[in-house]
This record gives sequence, structure tokens and C-alpha cells, in this order.
Amino acid sequence: MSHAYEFARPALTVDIVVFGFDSEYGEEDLKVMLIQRDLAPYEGGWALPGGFVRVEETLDDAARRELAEETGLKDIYLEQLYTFGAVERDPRERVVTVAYYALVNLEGHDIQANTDARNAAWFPVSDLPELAFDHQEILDVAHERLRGKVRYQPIGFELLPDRFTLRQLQHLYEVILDRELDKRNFRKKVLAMEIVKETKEIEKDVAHRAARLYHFDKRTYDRLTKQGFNFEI
Amino acid sequence: MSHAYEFARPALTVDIVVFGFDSEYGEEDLKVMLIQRDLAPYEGGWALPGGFVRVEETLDDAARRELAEETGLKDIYLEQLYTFGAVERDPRERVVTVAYYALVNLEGHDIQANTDARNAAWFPVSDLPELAFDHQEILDVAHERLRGKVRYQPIGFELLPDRFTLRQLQHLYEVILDRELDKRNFRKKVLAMEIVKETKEIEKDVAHRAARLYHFDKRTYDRLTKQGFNFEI
DNA sequence: ACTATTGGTGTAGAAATAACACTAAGAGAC
DNA sequence: GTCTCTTAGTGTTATTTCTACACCAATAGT
Repeated sequence: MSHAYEFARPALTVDIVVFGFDSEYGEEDLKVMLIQRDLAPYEGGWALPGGFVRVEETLDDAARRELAEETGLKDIYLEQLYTFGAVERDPRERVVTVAYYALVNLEGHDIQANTDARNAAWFPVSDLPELAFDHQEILDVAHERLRGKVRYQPIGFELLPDRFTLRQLQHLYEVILDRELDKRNFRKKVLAMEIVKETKEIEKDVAHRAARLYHFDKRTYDRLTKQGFNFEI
Repeated sequence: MSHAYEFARPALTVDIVVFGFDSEYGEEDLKVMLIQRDLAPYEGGWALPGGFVRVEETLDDAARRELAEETGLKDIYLEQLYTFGAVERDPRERVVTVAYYALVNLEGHDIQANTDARNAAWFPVSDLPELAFDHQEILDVAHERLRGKVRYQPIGFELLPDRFTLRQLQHLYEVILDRELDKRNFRKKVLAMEIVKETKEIEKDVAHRAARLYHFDKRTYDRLTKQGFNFEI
């Protein structure tokens, strides 16, 4: 095999599935950020944020750059998902895309303010528009991965505000796993792990007894992770 | 964003980590197939099989093609692992590689016979030569993935001959998971899943009581998979 | 027939999981 | 200020799963 590329090169892009969790009452739902395309093909259609990988940046850097450019989101949880390489996935030319998924808490980041392109919006995963290219497939894989991962790694906290109630946390798990959990057993299990610590604060402006606020204890989490602790829910 | 690629394109390759399990007595060990390079850089060094992705083939096709060309292996279990895109991972130019891992049973496939390049060889994962590029890192990720995956999906059977003893199966799990398992508990668990069925045959040419041979029942496995059965070991 | 080696089997204590219902607190309506 | 509505918060028990553990059986080789 010679060093020089004997064949035409596929183009290489990154695409990012950004999950957000709306933790307000009644609204509690898992959402995905989409961009409205202003160019053909699929002009006016909705697509995942993403773009070409430059030759002098890593894949992770490319994903973070595109995310910042297209949605204004920075410093969020980002992880490589899978690489999609069907030959006809882009009708123009051969494009291979490295897909990422990102988790963000909807309250903490003011999306609209930072967005150059005003054409970014959140959609509930349960009610999505038709997506461009093979982006629906990418999104399905991402959703499945999130579901699998949340069972044994406490990544769910990335989707919640800094202070949260146990009810919000449980609801988040219920939405991701798509099944109901027992309140008492859930609380027992979460608190036994010791990565969720109670604060002295309680929630405000609710029309019923206010719940205690908790926060995620990253130090304890890191320590337990080092010891090979299993965070299975 | 315009359609035309405004920047230089990274080259795109696939690399495959082929795991094989030697199920002969005493030899029982997890091995990896490596290729000895005959070109710079790393000339004479050992590397994972792999090569450039062509513009008219999918990533999976590219991995299968390279595997057949460089090692003669066909029709084996193959799964995408992760995509490595560090900027300086290839000293010549920017190369992004989509890594795969493959599982093969050492007895069933006659490697040497089909190999064009005679410079392919098996190495025990516990005793590897120094590898070219970032291939050691790729291999580590693959090994970790195999360890994680074998816990909840019975992919281990891909590494065994068609008929195998429970001792071989247990040993395989012990090698992959790197810990000893209790014989009685292991057998109870495996047989309770009903995806391993006993045959009427027993092993031959052993200097002690011969063990019963079992086989993997793919039909039952597929049926249980559809029902969301959990194959955790 | 004796030895060496691996095959094959059950039970009991410990731990984890799953099911389940009431009182407490606060907001808002009247 | 009492009544109602809504969610917060808390333990126990039965069931299931997991773990630890030791002996007889079969065969090959001497």
C-alpha cells in the first residue's frame, strides 16, 4: 500500500445530538436541539448541528467548534457516539460523519442569546419533525446509547441544573428509561451511592410542600470511579 | 456553510483489532492478529490490519475488504469500535481512522493458508510487541470494549469452535474478564439462559474424563433478544 | 489396580431487589 | 383560619439473586 491516497477521499464531518432536559413542572421532557437548514439539499428542513472537520483539529475539537458556532453552547458534556458511513447518506457526494452526543441543562445555558443563527430550536424527542439526511437514524442511536449509559454511569446530572430535587432526578430517569420507578427504592439507591448530597436549600414558588434541593458531588463521584464503583440504577 | 469543502480533507482509514481465542489445553489465551509493516514509517514494526476507505464503499465494507486482503479472514463477527482523530497520529499527514474489532475462533479459520501477505501473526494480548502509530491505544480501547460487552451480550461464542465444553467457555470468560469464576455458579447461570444447548458428543483425545460438548443456540438467542432478555454474566 | 486429572453436581447464608401506604408540609381557596 | 389539594418524605417484609463451598465420577496412563 503506497502512502499517497490512490482514490478519491470521502469528506469528513461531525454531527452532534444535543440532548436537553426541561426540568420545569409539567414540561418535564427530553429534548433535542435542531438547526433549520438554509441551503439545499433539505433546504428549510431540520438537521443536527454539525459541519466539516478541518485538517488541523481533532474530531472532538471539530464537534465543540461546530456546536459553539451553530448553537452557542460551550463547555458541555460531549462524547463520541458512532461513525456513519453509508455511501448515499448525502446526495451530493460521499460524506462520512462522526456523530457525537451532548448533554446540557436547559436552564443553565441561555441558548438563544448566544446563537448567531437564530434558526436553532429544541424539539421533544417524542415529537420530532422529519430530519435531513440520515439524521433520524443518528438520533435513534444516540437515544439508545443515552438509555444504555445512564444505567451505569451518572451522566444524568449533566442534564439537570446545579441544584435539583430528587423528584426531578427520578423524573429524568423515568423519561430516559421510559418506565416508572418506585419513589422510595429510587431514593434509597441514589442516596446510598453518596454522589448526591443534600443542601440546606429548598425549592421555591411551588404550590405545595417544597422539596429539599440536592447537588451532584463530583469529588465523591471521581473517588468512587477510581475504585471501580458500579453506579448501576 | 457552502457545499464545497473549503479546507484540506483528512484521509480516512479503517483499522481492525482481530481477537482470537486459542481454546487448546494449556494454550488458552486471548490473542490479537497483527501485520508486519513493509513500508515506512514504522517499517518492520507491527500494526493493526487496515487501510484507506474508498469513496464507493461503506465503512463496514472497507473493514471487511481490508481484513480479507491482509489476513484472509472472511465472514467473521465485526463491529465498529471508535473513531480516532488525533492530529498527529500519523506522522505523514492527517489521517482519521475508524477502528473496528473482530472476533474469530482460531480453530475454525485457517489464517496462514489464505494470507497473501505472509507477515500476519497472532500475539497474546498479555505480551505484545511495540505497535505502530496509536495502535496500542486502539487495542486498549478494543480490549476494554470486549470486556464490557461480554458481560451482557453473549458475543463470546464467536471466539469458540462450533462445539465447545463448558470449561472452555468459562475459561474464555475468565481470560476476557481477567478474574476467576466459580465453576458451579457459572454453569448454573449459563445453562439457565438456555442459549447453550448440550449435544450428545463428548470431547476426544484428552487424558482425563472427557467433557460433554455444547453448542450455541442462535435461534433461542434471537428469540430472547427480541424479548429484551438480559444476558448478563 | 492404582494414580492423576478434570467433569459434574446442590445447598445454605448473605445480599439485593421489589412491592407497598401512610403522615408531613405548605399554598391557595373560601 | 380552616379546609383542601398537592407533593415530600419515610421502613418493612417477602422474594429473588448471588456467593461460597466439597465431594464423587469417569477416563487415560502407568
